[in-house]
Amino acid sequence: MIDLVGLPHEIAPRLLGFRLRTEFEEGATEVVITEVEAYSGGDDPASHAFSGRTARNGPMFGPPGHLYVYRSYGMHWCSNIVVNPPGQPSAVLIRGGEITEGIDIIKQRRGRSDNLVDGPGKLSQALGITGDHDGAGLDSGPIRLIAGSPLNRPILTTPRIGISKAVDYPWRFVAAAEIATSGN
DNA sequence: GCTGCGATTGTCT
DNA sequence: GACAATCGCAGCG
Repeated sequence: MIDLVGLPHEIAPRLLGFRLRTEFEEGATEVVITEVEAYSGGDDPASHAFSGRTARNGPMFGPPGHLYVYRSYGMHWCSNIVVNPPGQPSAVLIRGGEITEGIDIIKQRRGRSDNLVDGPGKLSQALGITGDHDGAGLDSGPIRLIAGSPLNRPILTTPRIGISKAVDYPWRFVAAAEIATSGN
């Protein structure tokens, strides 16, 4: 099994190259993860877990290897992988990937044929992940995290996107080739 | 290709 | 009652 115990900003870059796969009614869809962000707990003002446990962020306090799915801007689902030991809230937001399977299903879910998985809301929609899957385990079941061969690319480290606190933490990690081609 | 803005609703103060 | 870990489209060059 994948070791998801450790500091989130150390684990996050190691998830680049891993595969996130879902198997629902329509069929299997899978991406290789190429863009992530780390979110910690009490030491990270940008984290949902910063002010303690609430109804929404519960999964962040649970065991690693599970999903934390939250609704963003009232209309998008965003998917995180919970890391760290239980009780130390941390998660890694999956921001982007490259499609390796099920592209026709993804196009149908997205209702378009370009910019399919280049953002956290888009990626969740592409894989069919919604609030129904909040807290789901990634070892077995319809959603799985699979260790992949390391990407043979440089990893860029940048500040996180779309937040208003702790904007200087360099906790966004991108596999280099993706940053130039914002398409997919 | 890039920039700017409005949509839309659950969650927390 | 304010705000949010975003997205898609219009408008411009």
